[in-house]
Amino acid sequence: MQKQGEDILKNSALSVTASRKRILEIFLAADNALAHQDIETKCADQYDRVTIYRTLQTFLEKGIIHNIPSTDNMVRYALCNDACITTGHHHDNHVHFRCDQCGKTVCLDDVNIPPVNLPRGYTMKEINMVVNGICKSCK
Amino acid sequence: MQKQGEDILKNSALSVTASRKRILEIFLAADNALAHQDIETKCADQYDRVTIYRTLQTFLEKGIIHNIPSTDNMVRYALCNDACITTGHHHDNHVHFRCDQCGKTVCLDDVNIPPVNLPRGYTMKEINMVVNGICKSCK
DNA sequence: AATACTTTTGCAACAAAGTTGCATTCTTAA
DNA sequence: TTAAGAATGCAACTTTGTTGCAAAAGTATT
Repeated sequence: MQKQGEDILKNSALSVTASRKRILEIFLAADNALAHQDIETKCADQYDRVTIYRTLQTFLEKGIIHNIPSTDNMVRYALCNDACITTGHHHDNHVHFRCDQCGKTVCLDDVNIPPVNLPRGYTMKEINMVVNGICKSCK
Repeated sequence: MQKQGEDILKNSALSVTASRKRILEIFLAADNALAHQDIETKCADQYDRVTIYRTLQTFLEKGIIHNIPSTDNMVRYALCNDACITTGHHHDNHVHFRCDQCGKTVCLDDVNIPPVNLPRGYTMKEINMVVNGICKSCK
């Protein structure tokens, strides 16, 4: 379990550094998506703000995490599931849920995004679905 | 046509001011969703930055515009269609499309968001769907 | 049309978020 | 173990968003 983070980094051909391992641990321990700020409050004393920005950027590029759009100017990040990581090319197909009560954003891995028909001339590369409401914990 | 902006303001019980009319005009003239920044570059010389923030906030609350989530920390806004405005309570049901080439975000008013089944215990209040790809102009 | 009242605006000051360049430190691979 | 390359921390800066308050503009009433 300890080594899970290291494995992820090695699989993505990234050097294994303390900050990267720590940030991965934070994601592995989290049950919800995290904004930059969430990560900062958890380890700003250990690592520089800039390092966190750059690490998240790197993880995104490598497909280790994916980002979840929002209407509140707070992009959140979550670990990609295995399929996601191994294929390298990222293609999220699950719905994201944001609870209006507790504010947590979670990946509903079991809920697939239904197919959509775009008008003629439009080509789809990526699709994102975010649902707001009340989660099962707050209900 | 000139008066369209005024009508919208009056229907929403808002006082008619120059900046509000101007910002509405910008939206009416735009064929795509606008970020705060877009609006600022179009009229920062005439109106204060703070006024633009507050105006967008007011328009959102009154349901004149709706916001479109994004993964780039740039929430965009678009005019609501008539149904939206008249019902007062906002409920967007169309898909948004962001073109990777030209960067424009548009409302696909004719494409409805397909129904989704959430797991037990989750209640849906709002739903957002954003598709990325190549738009018909860039194709 | 003038008034009193309310709302909106602009300014200033600030807080928070994000970026960049560069010197230092850490990783990796030979 | 060491040389080369990559990542980090720091400092300085830019951009984005917020708040309080006085001045200006809008609204409703007479």
